[in-house]
Amino acid sequence: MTAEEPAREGLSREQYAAIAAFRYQLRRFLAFSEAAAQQAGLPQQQHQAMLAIAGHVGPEAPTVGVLADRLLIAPHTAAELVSRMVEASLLTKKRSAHDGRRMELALTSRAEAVLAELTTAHLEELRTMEPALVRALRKVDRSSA
Amino acid sequence: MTAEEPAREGLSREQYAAIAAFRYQLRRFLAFSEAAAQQAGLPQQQHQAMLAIAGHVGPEAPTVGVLADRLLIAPHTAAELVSRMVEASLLTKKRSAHDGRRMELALTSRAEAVLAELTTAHLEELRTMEPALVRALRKVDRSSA
DNA sequence: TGGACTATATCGTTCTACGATATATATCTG
DNA sequence: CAGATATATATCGTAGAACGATATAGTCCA
Repeated sequence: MTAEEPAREGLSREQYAAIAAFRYQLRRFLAFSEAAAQQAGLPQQQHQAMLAIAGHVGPEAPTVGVLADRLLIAPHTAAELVSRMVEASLLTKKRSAHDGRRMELALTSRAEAVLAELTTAHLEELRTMEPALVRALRKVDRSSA
Repeated sequence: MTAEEPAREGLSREQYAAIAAFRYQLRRFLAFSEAAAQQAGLPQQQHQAMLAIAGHVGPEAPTVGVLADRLLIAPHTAAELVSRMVEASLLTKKRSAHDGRRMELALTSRAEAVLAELTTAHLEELRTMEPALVRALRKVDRSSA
């Protein structure tokens, strides 16, 4: 088997290229987002936390555990993240009246202002990248049909 | 301004929810990918490097710099990544005959086997998540129209 | 051929997620 | 309603990987 043959257990070079291209598009979006957050003076994960809280739906206020669920991180990691954000005056933490274990989270007005700017930029960027992203994704599907 | 009002500088709660949902879908895919790589005994970034190399198009063999471009990392970070992967017998590094500065990269057969398995699983997963992902993305666009 | 540029490499640092563990509160069960 | 169990959050030490600063080797062109 020479190095140039595409006979990798039934997968074609096109399939690898398609998935690689999709991941590249994803990285480009994530890199844009990372850079935007940095420019606003935020680690990316803090931006995501703000977004998850602002985008939280339901009657109950979001808690540390909810944040962990939405960010797909361990609860104790979310606790640390929240702790850093309270320190940075981006979040307030209030013990729940109904369940003394829970800490209810809310954005400070400073955080809301920063998030609004970041979100505007993201909406713009997503509108721009959407076609390339969807096209790359569709190509992956077609290549594996 | 009470805490529950959605008057965040012109952005609606729906817009935040739409973007947050899209990012959640992205994270779910990335978490799947991370877990799959871990199960195969690879850090995620090594999987991405393998994919970028296998999916590389063009007549020239991929190099450390090409890898940095595709992974959106600094060249010296790519050099470190490659170094770890050569150590782990996933890559071979060969000085280019045409340009003595360049190091040409190739997957070992072990790497090709692992990548084929991972890619099969990813194609399957992407086929499953594609609708939710595209739907979330479209919803973002609609919300900002 | 000398100087500017490109490609890769090394070292020390930093950031953040994690595992292990701890504490407080809630809920369930008899 | 006491004790056992489960849930929610928090703390601490550790580790992986990316970065900045810097270094070295090779290429190219005036």
